[in-house]
Amino acid sequence: MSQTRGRGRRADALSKDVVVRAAVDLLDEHGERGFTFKLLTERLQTGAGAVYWHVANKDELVLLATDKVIGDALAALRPEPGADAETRLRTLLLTMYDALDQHFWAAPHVVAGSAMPNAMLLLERVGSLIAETALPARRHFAAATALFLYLVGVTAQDSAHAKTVEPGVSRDELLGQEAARWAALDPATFPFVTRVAAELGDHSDRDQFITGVDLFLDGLRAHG
Amino acid sequence: MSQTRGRGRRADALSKDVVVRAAVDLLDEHGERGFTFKLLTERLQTGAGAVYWHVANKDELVLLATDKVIGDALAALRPEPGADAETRLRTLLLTMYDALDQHFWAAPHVVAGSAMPNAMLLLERVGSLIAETALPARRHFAAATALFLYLVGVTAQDSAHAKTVEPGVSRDELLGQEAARWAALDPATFPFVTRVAAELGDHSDRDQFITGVDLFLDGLRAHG
DNA sequence: ACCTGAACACCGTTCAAGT
DNA sequence: ACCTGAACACCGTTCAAGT
Repeated sequence: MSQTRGRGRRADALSKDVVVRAAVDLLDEHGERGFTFKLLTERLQTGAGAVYWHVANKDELVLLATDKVIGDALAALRPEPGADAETRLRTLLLTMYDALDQHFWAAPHVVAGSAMPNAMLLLERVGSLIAETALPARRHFAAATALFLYLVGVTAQDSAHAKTVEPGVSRDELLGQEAARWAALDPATFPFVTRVAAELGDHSDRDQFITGVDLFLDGLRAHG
Repeated sequence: MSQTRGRGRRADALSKDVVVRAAVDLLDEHGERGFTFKLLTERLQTGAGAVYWHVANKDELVLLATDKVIGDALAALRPEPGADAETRLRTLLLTMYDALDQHFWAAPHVVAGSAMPNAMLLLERVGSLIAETALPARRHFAAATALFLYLVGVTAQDSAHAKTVEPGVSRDELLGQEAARWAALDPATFPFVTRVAAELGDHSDRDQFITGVDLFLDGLRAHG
């Protein structure tokens, strides 16, 4: 994998890809806040200047790392022969949900723009599958971007939650505490929230995400 | 408004609310990146320690500022006598969309948790309106949170776009450039994106948001 | 072309001291 | 209780110098 081209170069030559891969790992380990150039140069056994030779700055590096996460998830997707468009759309969205859930720092940076080729490819897939639907063509753009935004928005929200979790406290514990706080609110001003507080306790973000997608797909079908 | 209690105190006494208000203004002016304690203490004519007396740290301050934005938008809402639940739901969501669009730094920080009382109140309103719908009660929780997440997610995405805009370049210009880049992609690998590129050029984020909401509401009705 | 590492400017936070 | 402002630790970025 590591090629030694040139003489004064290090044996395991640095490259944009090596830098980005290290960034993804460190972001996974320390989050966006804890991800520093100090950590990065230590892991890569190099100086700050070396990193800046391969990427413009930290912002670009995080962007590249985000796009890589999406690219890897897309590459891992297995085809589903015989499945209809809606089924494949659900699989695609769930796969991306899991990837963005795992790399919890990434979602807020996902933008469907030419600066992120893999995010672009993701929008393309969503759009193609929407186009296979019975939905009239003039609604394809709005439907595809809405679903794309829903995916990214929900995962970004979930990751905001994940950031709050202190080490030592489990996610379920925290949800339980929050549910208790909801239940303890004044039912006069919070009739709805107090009523559904219990559902928050034993709810799964992932299931909730699918439910939202299904409601959306129902809406599309109703437009048939 | 400004009370002089105590002797050694400044005439225009600091308070949590004054600090948060100044934070909102500075965040509007400089974005989250440009918002520093140096700027804040200059505007408030005080030292860093004074701010830390009223808020725990910068994170809490941004959170308080975010919740204030939501609170102000909720307070500005006018009742719509005679309108049905769906209409009022759309009004509510659009009002919040506009508020989060104006304060472009806020959306990524919105979380429906007890730490953000006004965000909590927003979820309550969404949920109450959903509950007025014909939707069966067991779906209320999922539907309300999905809509809430869609609102926050979309506005967070839009704000990510807004951050990219360099001063001097208008938003329409930038959209046009991006649309051109979409159109220039290889139609073989990007059949969908190249096809809808033109729609990106003359699309409105706000209209697209409503379209998404409507598709969602259609889904709810289909479940009747 | 690619890498090193010291130097710079800046930023969030703390804290001893004041009223 | 509330405020001041200097001091500290840290961080992203630059750059002259090396191969």
